[in-house]
Amino acid sequence: MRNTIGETPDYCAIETAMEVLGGRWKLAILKQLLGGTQRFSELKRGLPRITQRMLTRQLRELEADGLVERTVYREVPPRVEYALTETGRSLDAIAGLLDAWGHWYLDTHGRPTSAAPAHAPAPAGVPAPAHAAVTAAE
Amino acid sequence: MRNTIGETPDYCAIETAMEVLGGRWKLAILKQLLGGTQRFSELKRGLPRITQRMLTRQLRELEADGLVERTVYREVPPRVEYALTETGRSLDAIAGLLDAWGHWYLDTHGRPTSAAPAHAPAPAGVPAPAHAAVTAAE
DNA sequence: CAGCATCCCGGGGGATACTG
DNA sequence: CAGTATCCCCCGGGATGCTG
Repeated sequence: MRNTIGETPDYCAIETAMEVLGGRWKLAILKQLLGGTQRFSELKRGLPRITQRMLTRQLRELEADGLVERTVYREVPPRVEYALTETGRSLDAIAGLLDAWGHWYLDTHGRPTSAAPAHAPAPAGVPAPAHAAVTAAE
Repeated sequence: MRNTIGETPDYCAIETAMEVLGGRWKLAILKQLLGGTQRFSELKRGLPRITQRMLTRQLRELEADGLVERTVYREVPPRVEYALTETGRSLDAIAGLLDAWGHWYLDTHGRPTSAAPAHAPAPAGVPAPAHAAVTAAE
């Protein structure tokens, strides 16, 4: 299709970037693959908290968006290798920066307050900041 | 807390970054604010496709995560200004890169195929690519 | 080994209407 | 002007189980 409508100039290409890179795992997978071609199980090992299903799905989307290339070796024990395409590799710098930023953020701010990790059940005792502290001014 | 458990080192800080920056609008808003302090309506104008609700919510989350500062001027016509914090400004480079990348991606690949924009209901007639084109190899 | 299939859930995200 | 308040829908994401 590629924008049949003619309008919707997207205003801000960041939205497009987020469409491609959105989701919790895309960039993490990308970063993994920056280390070189890897097969499914290697990726899985590198991202212990992702489920197979999610890994598969995200990989497929990344493939559809032209960021990774999937190569199937039809052997007796099936082997599938994933590699970054040129497009995928073009995210090298960005992934590095985001990773560094994430580290730094964790250091200086701790875990983000807004998005509760859901599966990190909150140690019971942290009373939730209640962001009500409005910065009033005149 | 800062990781009381000792384990769960997050493996990849990118996940953290995505928790903070995830969501369709966060970075777009950030980028808007990189232009300087703006009030609600200005932001809204700069991001025509976002709804008030979303703008409010995302701004609140960004505030909670320490990326933007919200200043309320209690005047007769209420005025609220949003500005980036230091932390928010630290994303300058990343936002720029992502924006540039988004532009480039749109140019070279067109709209991302994976994430259907949901509210662009697919013109009915496009039979879904069926990504079956597996890159086989021996 | 590398995956689909299935079931399930929460919340992200949108539209619209109302308010201080 | 700058929000809340509702309602609603979809899909990201997880768990588990089965197969070529």
